[in-house]
Amino acid sequence: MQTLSKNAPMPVVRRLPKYHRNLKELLEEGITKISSKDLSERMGLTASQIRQDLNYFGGFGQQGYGYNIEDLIKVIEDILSINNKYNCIIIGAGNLGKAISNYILNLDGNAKVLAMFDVDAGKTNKIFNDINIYNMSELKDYLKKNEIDIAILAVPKSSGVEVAKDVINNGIKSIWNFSTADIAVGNDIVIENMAINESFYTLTYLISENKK
Amino acid sequence: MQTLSKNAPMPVVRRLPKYHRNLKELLEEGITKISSKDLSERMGLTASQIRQDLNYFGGFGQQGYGYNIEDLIKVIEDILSINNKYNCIIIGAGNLGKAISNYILNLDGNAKVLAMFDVDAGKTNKIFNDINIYNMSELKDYLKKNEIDIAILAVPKSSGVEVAKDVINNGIKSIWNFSTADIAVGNDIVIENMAINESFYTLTYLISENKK
DNA sequence: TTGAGTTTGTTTTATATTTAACAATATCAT
DNA sequence: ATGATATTGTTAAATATAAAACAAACTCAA
Repeated sequence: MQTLSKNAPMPVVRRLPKYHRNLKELLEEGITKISSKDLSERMGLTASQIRQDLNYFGGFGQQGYGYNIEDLIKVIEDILSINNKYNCIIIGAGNLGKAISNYILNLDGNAKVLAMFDVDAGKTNKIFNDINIYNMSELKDYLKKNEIDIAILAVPKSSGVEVAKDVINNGIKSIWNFSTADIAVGNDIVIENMAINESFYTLTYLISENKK
Repeated sequence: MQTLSKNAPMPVVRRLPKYHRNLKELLEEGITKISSKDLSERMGLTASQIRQDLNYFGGFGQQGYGYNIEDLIKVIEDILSINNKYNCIIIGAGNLGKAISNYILNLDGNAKVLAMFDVDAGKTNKIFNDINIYNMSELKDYLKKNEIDIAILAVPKSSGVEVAKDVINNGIKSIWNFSTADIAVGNDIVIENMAINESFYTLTYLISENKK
């Protein structure tokens, strides 16, 4: 059973977490196997799409039977590298940074926030979720002394680009960007944008379309 | 100059906010016109895509000249209905709810949070950003007495589905969902998901691919 | 053990999206 | 005013994604 990506399209990759979530729920309901047809009805997709999505990574099902849920969960976790350990820092210790810290705490323990940073002296030198909040001036030194996998940006738009440059210059290879800044990165850096702007304006568009 | 949608594809719609943001920045830089070629270089797209995207809604440029930035901004705002007034409530007054409240405050004033709700008595009967935080038990009555356009869900996954049902049953037609719950809605309801899970696991996937 | 019924993996077809090409038309320097 | 240059809107081609179709292979009840 190989799970080597044959260069799967991004739309497929972005569906995998949804499969994962639904399969976990099924397992909790005590169900041990499922066909692409049943899963498709539950998730509002076509069975064909599910089979084809999974087949970008390998053949994990069995004719006449379907997919073993427990196995498939493990396969997907493997593909997405969910079970690796990720050391994170959060830049920005406002409500957004704290909300993200909570989110990661509720994950299954594979990702961990090791430090938070802020420019605001009123927020620094405190502890949140057992995490130290440092001043931004300490960032460079911190990154030298600690191996950090992911820098999470929870800063205002105005400082987004600058902070991104900062962390990249100090060795960060992956950014989860919650700021509304447009951040351009080189080819060796991975960035994932939460795009709250795009989301809100898409909603307002859909609302106006819905009224027609 | 008409801006009636010829049923534009969603990928096009989701690019419009990005055009909008870049055009606003250009205007701030004192630039008044731009060609699809120059804009494409700035945004990392193809000029062809920009021209075709815009042409789903109308012909806003001029041969040999390009696009008038100020006009184009207005057109996009019109398409996305950015300048309509949106009355919002936020369900969940934790860090996430507060972060969203801040985000909306930083918008240009067209969206407004009129109330927040929480189940936690420790959070209710307080004021944040001049907004009252009510107990969830008051939600139904509040929605009866106030015209709310958008319900923003900033609740834990466990209560996401239930809260969504609640607001829909009380007349809400549009939901901006920040919870990690999978929410199924009828055809007359608009929902936009922030999909934080999908985003994080896509990031971990990209990180592992980046290392290959 | 058999065979009707299931369900996969994969191929084929259809649809959606992006890119390229280019005629039509405007600009702008002279 | 003119024409070389720029740039659009739009059509055509290419690519990417999704759906349908189906042979192969398994399950499971009798």
